[in-house]
Amino acid sequence: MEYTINKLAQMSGVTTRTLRYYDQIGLLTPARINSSGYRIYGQKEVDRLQHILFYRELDVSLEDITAILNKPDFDQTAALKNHYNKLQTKRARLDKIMANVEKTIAHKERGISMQDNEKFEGLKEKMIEENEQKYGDEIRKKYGNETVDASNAKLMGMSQENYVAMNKLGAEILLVLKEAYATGDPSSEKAQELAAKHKEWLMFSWPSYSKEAHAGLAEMYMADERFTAYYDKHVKGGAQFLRDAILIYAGIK
Amino acid sequence: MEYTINKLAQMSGVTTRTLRYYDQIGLLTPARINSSGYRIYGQKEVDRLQHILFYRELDVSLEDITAILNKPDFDQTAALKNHYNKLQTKRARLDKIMANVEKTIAHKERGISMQDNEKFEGLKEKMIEENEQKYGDEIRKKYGNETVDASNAKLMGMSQENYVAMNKLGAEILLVLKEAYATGDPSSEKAQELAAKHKEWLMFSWPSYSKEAHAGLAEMYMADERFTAYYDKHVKGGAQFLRDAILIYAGIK
DNA sequence: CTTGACCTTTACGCAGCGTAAACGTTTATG
DNA sequence: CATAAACGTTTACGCTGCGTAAAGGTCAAG
Repeated sequence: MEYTINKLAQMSGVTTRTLRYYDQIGLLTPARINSSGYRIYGQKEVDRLQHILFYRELDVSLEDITAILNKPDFDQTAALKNHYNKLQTKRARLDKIMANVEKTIAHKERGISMQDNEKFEGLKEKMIEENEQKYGDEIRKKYGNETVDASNAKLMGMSQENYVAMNKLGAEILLVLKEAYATGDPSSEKAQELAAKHKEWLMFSWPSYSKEAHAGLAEMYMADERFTAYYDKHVKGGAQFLRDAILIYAGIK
Repeated sequence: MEYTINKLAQMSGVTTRTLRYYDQIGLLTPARINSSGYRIYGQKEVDRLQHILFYRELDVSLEDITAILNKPDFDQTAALKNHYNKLQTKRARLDKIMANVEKTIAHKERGISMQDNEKFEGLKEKMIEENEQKYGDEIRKKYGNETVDASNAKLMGMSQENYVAMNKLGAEILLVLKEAYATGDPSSEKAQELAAKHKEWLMFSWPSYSKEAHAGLAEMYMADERFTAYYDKHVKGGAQFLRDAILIYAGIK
């Protein structure tokens, strides 16, 4: 049995363009070309096309199909396994993306004032990203994944008012830090007010409060020069003073 | 703060080509162009790029991103939901594909001699396909879906030895048919040997044997000119003779 | 003044075809 | 038997989202 390009196309459900393309890339060449230049396909080509379409269904690239069909069976199996791994990766990525889209939708649906929202979103996202990038590993090690994820979720779900309030409190802390530092005593009233405010600030993003976690964070402040730089920039020796105040506030040491 | 294209690229982790492309398609145009023709980006552009990359992470097309970023928030939510649906479809497709790849691997792993295997595979697949296409409906009507599916499964799982044996037996049947036909008697010893061999042949692909099914198939042979053509090609009147022999063998009539 | 780092535009390439356009061949019909 | 319709051919641009030259202008440093 011999088939012209249209017949084969109809039989197999592909377009003639596809067949010509497969010819062009050498994936499926006709059995012969007749005197008018027509492509003539035979049974062998029909069979090969079946295989091509089979692999194509599996999302294998035409290049890989070409390679596969020219190799013995065990190589085909290996190729399929390889391909399966790729598919797994792809699906894992898809899953992650979908989870993110879900989160974003949920987050957008909760009312957040439209106006100026774009910037706000950007800020929050950037904040979480930066947090995650800089301290993610350390914090995760120390407090576990759930704590961190919950923290991020809380941040993402935060209303704009809260966000503004949080930033305001952050600025306030710096002011109080200055005053408290002037007393020179981490157990002074001002210093304890400082620690209390810091706790409040923390609770904007932390899912729950515990003295241990608070104290742990305070220790981290000192171990991490990025933190010390931040506080010391405003008040020389501020980071250490803040830590001491928190440790006392938390009842540790 | 103003950024040249390279600065922005480094900040955001994309290439300058990407930024130029985004400019080209109008997704992210620079704040201004300086006297030397350089692209200069400002804070607004940085923010917008953040958003672009965010959506890009979610696998949204650049065209859609352009549209989304020019619309108010509730439209963005709708767009995201729409996008989510697309992702779901994509994942469902992926799952199906993966299941198929798995099946194919499992199927290939069951020992099938490497050599000449491609043809073998092709044959089996084609056989089932053809069977299904030609007789699927009729057989399904007559014996139910389970019988047919089981038959196909048995065929697909068949070892090459069995397949070869089956073909050999098929050829043998034609020979015996000739001899038996010469006796002129469907109840003759040779004719009953013929029917017995046909039963054996049948059992290669049928999940279980029953006299009724066998007799039914024999009747179908006569009703279907494709069958009669096949047997008559080798022995004139062979199809009818085979049917009669089977009917007697099966104890019908 | 030159070197090198940085900027520009233009344009081809990738996968897998869809979709003309412009033209030759075969088959059906008036 | 002429002509139209159906079928065949090649060539080539288009789609996405950039990567990767190529060919050239601009700017700060040595």
